[in-house]
Amino acid sequence: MKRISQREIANLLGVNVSTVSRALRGLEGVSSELRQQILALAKDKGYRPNPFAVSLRYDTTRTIGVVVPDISFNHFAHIVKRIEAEARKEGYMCIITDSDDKYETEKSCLELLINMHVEGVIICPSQETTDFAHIQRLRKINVPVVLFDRDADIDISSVVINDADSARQATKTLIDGGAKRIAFLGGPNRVKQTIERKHGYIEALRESNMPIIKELVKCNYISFNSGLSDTLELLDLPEPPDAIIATHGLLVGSAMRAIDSRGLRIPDDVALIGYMSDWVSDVMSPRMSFVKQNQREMGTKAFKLLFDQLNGDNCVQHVIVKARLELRDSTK
Amino acid sequence: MKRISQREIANLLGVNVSTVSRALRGLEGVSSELRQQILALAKDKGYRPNPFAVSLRYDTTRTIGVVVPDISFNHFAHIVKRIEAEARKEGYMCIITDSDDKYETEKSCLELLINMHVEGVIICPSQETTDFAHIQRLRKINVPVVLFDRDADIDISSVVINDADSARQATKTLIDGGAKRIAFLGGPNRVKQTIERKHGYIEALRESNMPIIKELVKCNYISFNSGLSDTLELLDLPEPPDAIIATHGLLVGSAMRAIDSRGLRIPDDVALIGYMSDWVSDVMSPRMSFVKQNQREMGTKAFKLLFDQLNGDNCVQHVIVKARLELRDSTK
DNA sequence: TTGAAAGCGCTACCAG
DNA sequence: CTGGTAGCGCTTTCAA
Repeated sequence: MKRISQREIANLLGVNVSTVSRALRGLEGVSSELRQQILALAKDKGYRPNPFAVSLRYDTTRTIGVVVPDISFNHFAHIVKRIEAEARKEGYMCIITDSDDKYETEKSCLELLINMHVEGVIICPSQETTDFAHIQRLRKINVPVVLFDRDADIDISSVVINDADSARQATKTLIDGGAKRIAFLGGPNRVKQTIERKHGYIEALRESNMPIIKELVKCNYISFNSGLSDTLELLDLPEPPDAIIATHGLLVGSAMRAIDSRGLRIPDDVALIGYMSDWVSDVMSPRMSFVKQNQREMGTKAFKLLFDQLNGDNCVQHVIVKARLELRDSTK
Repeated sequence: MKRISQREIANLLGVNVSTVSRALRGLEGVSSELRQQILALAKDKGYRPNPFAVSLRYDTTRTIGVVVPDISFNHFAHIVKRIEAEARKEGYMCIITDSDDKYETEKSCLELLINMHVEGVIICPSQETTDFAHIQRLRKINVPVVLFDRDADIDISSVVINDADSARQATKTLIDGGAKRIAFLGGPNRVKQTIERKHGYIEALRESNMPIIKELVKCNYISFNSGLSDTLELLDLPEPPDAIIATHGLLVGSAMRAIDSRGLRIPDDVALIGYMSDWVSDVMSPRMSFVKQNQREMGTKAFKLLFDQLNGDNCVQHVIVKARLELRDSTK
């Protein structure tokens, strides 16, 4: 029960491959009688074109690569789901790779994708990545690239949310709720996304003439555990914060857990707001106030930017998807 | 800046392609001097083998397909992440497709994967799927298949958890906590997984000589909304349940939300236990007692089963990954 | 309307 | 140790 090729069909019918090829693709130059025979036989034998032969011929693979820091993280999973759906709609398959948020793994993912001759790459750099040469190299060999979620200062199309402004708004909410000492729980300083969000936080403080207190700013590796210990450190300060903004879902969760473990209450003792998925907020108690990111749109836009490039539009575009505040019960 | 081929290298050096091929693959029969030259030039020009030429030659693609109901669902994302990592370790790339938990989409995903000539498929059928002919057809054309998470009564290798027994244990926990009227919130009855888990639930009731109350069993489409309305219906019964077992993360979340919205308390008014991810339980209040599924192991085993088949081991295996109870604060 | 042949990049086999 | 060549499945061009 092997797959059947055009040549085999041709032999079975005693005609030439090229005739079969024409018939199968609905081109001119085959008598409708013969065409029927060929089509019938092809269907009967379950003929499928061999995409590798086609790729070899045309140097086109109808395949794109996706590199994501952690597919098991809800935020990314939603974006990837969308990218995959949009790509499939246009007849592209996605090769999804997971960099585990590590620079070296990310490089090897790209390596593999290049070897697979993907036609383009959509990537969110790892939180370790500071050198983007491996990504820029793609452009040099004419592979279109789009960055998503985490931008970088390189000349490549990207889709991100309004990081600074959303953080500014979130911080402002805490201020409006009466917070006096607001802590910032973010990712590593090398990540532009962190810098932007911290910018927004500082901007909000400035606008309200509030001091920027260094010891209330924690920028470390993004993980549940580091979020936990950072928050505990904050709570153990002589003058602990009365509000926290956390820039990642994991950090929101760990902050909440830490606050809880100290017997403090949200939002009365410590208010909390952060960047996270809505369905998680839905099951938390209290329900978290959060920055709602439109992952569907990010995914759609990311693919669109790539698709444009695949179709020859080479201008670099930076798309910003507006995030909006969703206020629930963890802020006053 | 195009990719360079072996032929081009050969021409540049004035030697034959076959020599270049041998040198590049480290085979015997090339003077080390010439080999150095070839390797150096290849490196300099950034030579990459064209996988499509290789595939065409060997009829092997080093690619496997994955079909998942919903990648944005945490449980699946974790499994997929593991499958991808294991596959990459063995030099396989994954084409991940998302069926949206729909039968028709699932069929078209498989269609595309077959067209891509993936060497094998790892699939979790959609909750709509009752006819498995499209999956069995893969075996007929010699494409190895492995089912995961949701098994079916077909002769195909699979990895699932101990569905019945874990549900039995979870129900027993509720009984031990003093529950008298335990509701079962599950997926559609056509899904074997649901049947198994319901089996375990009923078994536990029987063992404790408790009646099986029909109106306390809700088996509908798995979604947050249907879980919400089902739970509300349960709570509105003349004799509402004092405990609920929910067989999916979404259902646990929606049950919790419903209980909360009626002003009832967990676990005092209604105890709750379910199948979910640990980090979500960590941020819920109260922290959920749950059936902990080892997604890492499921992913690893799923790939291993496929890998065995890819290497010619054709016997059908059914692997059961043991889930275990993790008791926290939503049960007594 | 149909057939023959070349070529995409690579490997394998047989010559020299 | 190196070169020549056929062929994987398909498309394309040219010839019949």
